[in-house]
Amino acid sequence: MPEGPEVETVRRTLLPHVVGARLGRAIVSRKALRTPVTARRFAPFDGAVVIDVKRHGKLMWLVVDDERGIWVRLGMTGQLTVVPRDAQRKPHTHVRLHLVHDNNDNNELRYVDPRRFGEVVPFTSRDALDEQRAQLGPDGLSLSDDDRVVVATALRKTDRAIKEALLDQRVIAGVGNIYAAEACFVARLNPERAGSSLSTKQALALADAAAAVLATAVVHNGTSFSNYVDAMGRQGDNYAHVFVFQREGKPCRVCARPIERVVQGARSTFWCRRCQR
DNA sequence: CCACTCCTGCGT
DNA sequence: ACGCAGGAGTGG
Repeated sequence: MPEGPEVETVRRTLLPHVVGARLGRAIVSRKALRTPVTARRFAPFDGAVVIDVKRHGKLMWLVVDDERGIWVRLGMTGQLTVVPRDAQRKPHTHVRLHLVHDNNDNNELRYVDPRRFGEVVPFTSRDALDEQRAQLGPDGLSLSDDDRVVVATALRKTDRAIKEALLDQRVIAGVGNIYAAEACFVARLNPERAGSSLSTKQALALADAAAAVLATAVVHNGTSFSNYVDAMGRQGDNYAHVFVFQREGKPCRVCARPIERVVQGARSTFWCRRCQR
């Protein structure tokens, strides 16, 4: 489900409920996530206080101290929500973590993931987290002036189609299938163009377009078309604002020509033949 | 590079 | 029954 904006929305909505909370017992009902998880691995966190929630691309982590925390990747269908402890469990609830606040000990953090492409990973060394982050390029939701040049340079260095290059988390972290297509539209570039065919100016424009579509999506609390929800279980409304994603046959919002669908790397890309060159 | 894999659910 | 799905890794 979730790309950078959805993960960021989960992070923000999670923050007030977990920062300052003490973690209690972990209950793991299904260990076969992308990385197998056991209740035993949560043992070092029993009684620990969460001090922050951070994010880089689609990777999010609860911070306990300089060395320890719990990272979460939502995969395609992961949901991380805070619910009353006595709330009915949805199907595919794999991990539950008790949250003990000074004045409210009735909530728990739940990880739900039907397809189990995601993971919840307790870590006890900063190196383990840094190793994960080392696989990621600059975070698309916090691109500095230097970062946008780094992204543009990476785009120009590959012969792959620009839309596929945008999906590569080493190029820019947090862009997924929705926003890769949206970024190509905003930059007015044909998604099948080779990265190496872009001028420096076009590559920078594409990096900026990616940053812009991600930022706009955060304003709308993410894109929900099937099962993405924030930490409170609420859907996002960015789906109403997309230019091309899943709009095959519908009129381009700029020129009214029907949006087309092509398959790139076994994934759908939506685009406007007139607006994008 | 590409095809294929993990897994479940939904719409046609 | 089949194709498709917002992610990401592997092996050829």
